Amino acid sequence: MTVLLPSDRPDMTEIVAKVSPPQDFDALRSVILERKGELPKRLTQVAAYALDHPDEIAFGTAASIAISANVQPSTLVRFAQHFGFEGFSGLQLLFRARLRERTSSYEDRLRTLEQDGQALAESTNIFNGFTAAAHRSIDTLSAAVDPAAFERAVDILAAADTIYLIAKRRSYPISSYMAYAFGKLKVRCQLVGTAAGIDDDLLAMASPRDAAFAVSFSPYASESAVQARNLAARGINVVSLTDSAFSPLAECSKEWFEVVEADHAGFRSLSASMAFAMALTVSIAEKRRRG
Amino acid sequence: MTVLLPSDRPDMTEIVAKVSPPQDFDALRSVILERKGELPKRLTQVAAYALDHPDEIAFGTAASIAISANVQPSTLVRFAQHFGFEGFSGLQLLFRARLRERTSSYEDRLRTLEQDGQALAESTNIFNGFTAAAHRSIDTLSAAVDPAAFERAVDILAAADTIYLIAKRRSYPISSYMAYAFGKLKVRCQLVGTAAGIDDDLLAMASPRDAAFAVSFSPYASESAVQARNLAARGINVVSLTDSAFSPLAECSKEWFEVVEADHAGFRSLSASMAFAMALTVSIAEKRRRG
DNA sequence: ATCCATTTGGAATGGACATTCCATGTTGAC
DNA sequence: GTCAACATGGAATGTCCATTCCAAATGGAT
Repeated sequence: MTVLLPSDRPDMTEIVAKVSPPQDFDALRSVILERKGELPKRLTQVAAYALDHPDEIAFGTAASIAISANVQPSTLVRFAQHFGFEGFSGLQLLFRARLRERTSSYEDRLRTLEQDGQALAESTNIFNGFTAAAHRSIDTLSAAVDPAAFERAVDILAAADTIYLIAKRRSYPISSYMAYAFGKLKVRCQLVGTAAGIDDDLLAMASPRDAAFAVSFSPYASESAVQARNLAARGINVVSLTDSAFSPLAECSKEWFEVVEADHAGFRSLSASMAFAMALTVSIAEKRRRG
Repeated sequence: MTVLLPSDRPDMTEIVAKVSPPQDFDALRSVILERKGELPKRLTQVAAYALDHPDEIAFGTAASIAISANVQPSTLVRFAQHFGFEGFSGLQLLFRARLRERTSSYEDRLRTLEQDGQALAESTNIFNGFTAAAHRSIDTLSAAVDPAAFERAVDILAAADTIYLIAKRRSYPISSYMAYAFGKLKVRCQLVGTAAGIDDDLLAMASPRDAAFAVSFSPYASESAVQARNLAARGINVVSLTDSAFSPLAECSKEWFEVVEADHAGFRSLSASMAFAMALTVSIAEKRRRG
C-alpha cells in the first residue's frame, strides 16, 4: 500500500534507538510522570501500574504483569521501547536494581532518622513523631482487643436491621468513614451527628431490631452518651469504642472497646481507631454475606 | 559417627524428597547452616555463595549464578532439590520473597498470623489483617515522604490566610478531622465537600493569599480534581495527598504526597493517611505559633 | 587394586519467555 | 465520509532458560 522509502523507517527506528534510556529508577519515574500526558491509553495504563506496583514489575514475567495490568504482553514491550529501552527486559532491570538498593539501605535510613533528630527540621520531627505514635497505637490496639468480645460485637451489629453510627467531634471521622464503607458494602446504616437538631428525630425511629455503634473520646461529647443511653433503655443494643473504661458509653454498651491512641506532643491521630473501625466494618459485612 | 545401614540412604532420599521445603528465607537459612557439614563439596560451595550473595540468587538466572559461583547450572538444581524444592526456581522464589518483605518488617508478623489463621474466628483474622496492614502502611509512609517536600508543604499552608480542605467520599474523614484539629488549634480553615452545591461558592471566595489541601484516592472524585485545578489556575497554592502519582491532583499541586495504604482483602483503612494528616496539621500550627 | 556409591561436568531437551509481526481498531485531519 | 497515521490485540517465532540425563570422576571400603 504505502510506499516506504527504504531509508524512512530504518532512520526513524535508529533515532529512537539512539535515545538513551533512563539509567536509574528515579530518572525513569521522572520521565514517566513528565510524559504521561502524551501517552496513548494503554501505555498510560501501564505507566500507572508500573509506578503503583513496582515490585510486581521487578519480579513478574511479562505475561503475569500483563494480566495484572490488564494489557497485552506486547504492550509492555512497546511501553519499554517508548522510553528508549530495547525491550521490556531492559526496563525490568531498573525495577530490580531499585529493589536491591532499597533493601540494603532501609535499616540504615531508620537509624539515620533517629540519630540526627536534632539536625532535622521541626516539621520532620513532628512527622516522625506521628508515624511512631501510630505504630505504638496499633500495637496497643492489637493487645487490648479481646477476640471473643470483638466476635460478639460483630454478631450484634451484623444481626441489626439498621446500624446507627453515633459520633461527634473528634470521633466523627471514624463514623463517617464507616458510613462510607457500609454504603459500598450494602449494609444499611444511619450516620448520627451530621446536622444538629435532627439527630434525635432519627434516633426516635430506631427499633430493638436495630443496633448502634457509638464512638467517643475524652473530652466526651455528652450528647453522644445521652443518645446511647436512650437507645439502650429502649432495648437497642449498643457497641462502643472509647479511650477509657470510665467513658459514660461503657456502662450502657453490650460490648465496648478501649483504644488508647498514643500521642505526639499531646496530639492524637486516629490511626488505630481507623484500623479498628475498618476491621469491624468488614467483619460485619463478611458475617452478613455468609448468612 | 552414625552408622548408616545400606538401606538407609535410599530411604532417606525418598523421605527427603517428600519433606516439604522451607517456607521462608529464615527457615532455609537455618536448614542450610545446620546441614552444611554433611554437604558434598560443590553443594557446600553453592550454600556459601547463596548465603553470601542472596541478591544475586534472587535476580540472576541459573546460568549467570552458576558462573559467579563457579559451578554448573545443574549443581544449582541439585542443591535446591537437596533441600526439598522441586527445582532451582522454587528455591529462588524464597530469595525473591525475602527482598519484597525486607521493605516492610511487619510482613513477618503478618505471616505468623496467617499461619494459625485457620484456628481463629473469621472476624479475628480480619482484625489482625487490618492492624498488620496499618503497620505496613505507616512504614511505607515514612519511607515515601520526603522531609524537604513536607517542609515546603508546611510552609505553603502555614503562610495561607485560610486553608481550604478539599476531599470527597473516602478521603472526607481525613479532611473532616483536620478541620476539627485546625479549629482547636485556631487555624482558619474551610471544609469543602460537606453539602453539595455550596462548594463552588465557597471556593469562589478563595484568594491567592489562601491555600488548599486536597485529598483524593482512586477511584478519584473528579469533582475534587476540578476544584483543585480551578484554584491552581487562579494562583492559589495547592498541596495534595493521593495514592498514586497518576492522580489528577498531582499535576496541579505545588507539593504532593503519595500514601499507599496497604489493604486487607482489598479494603483499605486510613491509618497512614490519618497519621500524615495530623503531622501536617500540627506542623502547620507549630510553624504559625513560632511566627 | 577393585568395586560400588556418590558426586560432578556437560550436553540434550522441552518448555517458557520476550519479542516481533500483522490484522484489526481507533482517532483525528481534511 | 475518507484516508492516513497511529494504537492495539493476539498469534507466531526464535531465543534463552531450567531441568534432565548420562558418562566420567572421585572417594572410600574391602
